[in-house]
Amino acid sequence: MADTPAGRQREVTVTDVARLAGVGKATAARALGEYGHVSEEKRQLVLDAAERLGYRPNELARSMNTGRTQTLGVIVGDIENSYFGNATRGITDVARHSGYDVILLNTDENVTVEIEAVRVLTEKRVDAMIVSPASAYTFDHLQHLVDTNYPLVLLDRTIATLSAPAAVIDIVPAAKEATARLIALGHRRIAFLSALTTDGVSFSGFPLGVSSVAERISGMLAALEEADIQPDHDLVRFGAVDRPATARILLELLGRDAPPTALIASDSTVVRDVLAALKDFGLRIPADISLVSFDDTGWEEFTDPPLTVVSQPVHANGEEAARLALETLGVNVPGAGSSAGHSDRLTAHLVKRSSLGPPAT
Amino acid sequence: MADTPAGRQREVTVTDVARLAGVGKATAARALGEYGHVSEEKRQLVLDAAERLGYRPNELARSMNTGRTQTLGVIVGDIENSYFGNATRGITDVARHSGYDVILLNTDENVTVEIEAVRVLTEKRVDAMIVSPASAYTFDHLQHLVDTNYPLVLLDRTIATLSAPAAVIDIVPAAKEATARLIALGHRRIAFLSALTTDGVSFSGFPLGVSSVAERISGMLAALEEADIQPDHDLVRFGAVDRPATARILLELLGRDAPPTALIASDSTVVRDVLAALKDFGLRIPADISLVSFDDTGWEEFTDPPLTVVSQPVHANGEEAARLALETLGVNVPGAGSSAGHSDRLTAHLVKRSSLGPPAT
DNA sequence: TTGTAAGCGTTATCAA
DNA sequence: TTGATAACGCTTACAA
Repeated sequence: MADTPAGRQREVTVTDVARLAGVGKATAARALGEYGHVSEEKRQLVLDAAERLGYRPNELARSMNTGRTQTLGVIVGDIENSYFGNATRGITDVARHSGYDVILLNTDENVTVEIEAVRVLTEKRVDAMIVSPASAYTFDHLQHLVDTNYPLVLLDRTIATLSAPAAVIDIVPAAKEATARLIALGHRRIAFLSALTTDGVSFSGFPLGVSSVAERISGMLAALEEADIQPDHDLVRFGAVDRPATARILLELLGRDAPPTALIASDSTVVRDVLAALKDFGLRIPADISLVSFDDTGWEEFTDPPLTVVSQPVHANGEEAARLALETLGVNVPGAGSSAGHSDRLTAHLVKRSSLGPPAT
Repeated sequence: MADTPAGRQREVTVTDVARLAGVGKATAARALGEYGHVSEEKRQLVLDAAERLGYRPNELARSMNTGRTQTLGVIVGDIENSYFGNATRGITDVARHSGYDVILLNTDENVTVEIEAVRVLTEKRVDAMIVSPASAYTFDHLQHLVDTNYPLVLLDRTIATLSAPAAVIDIVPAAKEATARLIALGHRRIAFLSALTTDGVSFSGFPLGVSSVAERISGMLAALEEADIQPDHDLVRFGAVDRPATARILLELLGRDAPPTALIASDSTVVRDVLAALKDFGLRIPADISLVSFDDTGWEEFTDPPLTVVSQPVHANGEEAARLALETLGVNVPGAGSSAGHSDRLTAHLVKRSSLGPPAT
């Protein structure tokens, strides 16, 4: 008895089933694959035989013929990050509902890794890719997908010059509102911290490497401008990748002649590092400094103090990404165009809690 | 020019490359697939041709022949849950390092969904499955995998009567220590809350449907016993699946004649719901009630008050799961057996913060 | 409706 | 070292 690599028994094939059922191979295949016409009589014969043999269709072989793998490739920065965790769940939910599975790849926001990831998924012949691009500058690999008509959907971020559908949340208004509140409280020097390790491209010129971060800053600037406050570009900082780095940045920022009186953290990971640093410094929120964050992981409500955040419908955005991908594939997606449908773009909103106060005097 | 379903251009195949390179198909295949022997001269010819045509190997076809998909199937409860997010990241890291990809499926701890997930992965012919079993009672589908020699690794939970390798963290000692501390502080009535929706099987008899939860309880009981405290089985509660449910359970618990003076939350999701409920009830931690939780998501340090938790090396456990799976496949895993190797089982440890205090009088 | 045979793009076999 | 040619397990013609 032949064995597969792992020592498993030879797989039961359509041929085996056909033989046992006493019908032709094609008939068995039709019955098992549920296509074409098969008389009810023979169908039962085949199904019974399949049952008895424990037949399991080989999707690989099926895919070779149909040209479709029923698989979506998803490339995110880091699945440990709650943003991507939630978005991915949204994707898998919608995908699974339509009979699609998901192959997941992390890039750690490294474009080189992303390029490799795209290659792998291409070779695995996923039907479509959903990627959260690490850079808006280096994207030949994505452009190539578009050029070759390979279904691609961007997640969380857009690339201006790349014509691919994107599932993005409109975050500018909420970012602006958050900043406006700070301004209303009397803040004039508001710092922005992101984990981005930019290629040195400052935010003033736009566009920034990651649109979702650019939008956060854009919202902030809009509020500043509306209040006739000259933005201090030096208060926008990147590289808050971990605790030490964030502490270093904050130390430098707070040591300035005119230190910021309020902080905006670009995401939930950054805000945690900020909380750690402020704690170390012995600074109280919001008495000594105000703090706003993006994303709502479910914990911000219980921190000391509860954090005011710009909350995004992340899960829904993941669903939207999957929907966009499946629609490109011509798959009829259940909930599409309906309630949670496209027409109205998803928007973020400000959740007011207790981390905002007037600037320390 | 023929088109694939999505309207993409016909794929470039080995045959195309061979023709352009002016060599036989087999030779081209050998050069491209990097197997067998090919003269350096022809190899270059082939590679150049491939480059010019933009050839991309079809892993599906490759898999059909080799019988290996270079893909791991991962079945978890919910990727949004930080535990599974971290574990999955550990898995993907190790897998990718060895050239393997990961197909991810969520079950929401529903066995029926899990059964279906296993079926799907079987048909996709993943080389191995890593599953976090939803139940230790219903596992015919897993038993079947074992019976047919299909590589299977359990994640986070074991099933006593199923002989499959498992990547689990030893959590009993830390759970016991946490409870012992509560006891030392004077607590006698300690409640345990889990999100499990048990099949009605109480914890007293053992084993419980999910071993990782059973171990938490087991550790707690051990401490109780060591202190000669008669455990009150009614203080162990399941079904804390969301905020309202958790609030309901707590309300009932706290309304007892002899209410618990300390709470142990089974995981990070439960503890958040507990925090919400206690906040609603106006109860202060630890003045009014003590609270311990399992898992450390990175937020417990910043809650009000900072939470004492039993922290687990989740990411490392995910890595271990992948390692076990790959080793079963005969893949040489880089970091195996070394520092992070098997010999010493991963263990949880207690992180002391400020949510424990003497019982309210 | 059924069966035969060809094809999907690789790898594996076996002479040459 | 090469190159035909046969698998791999399925779907898709094309006949019967």
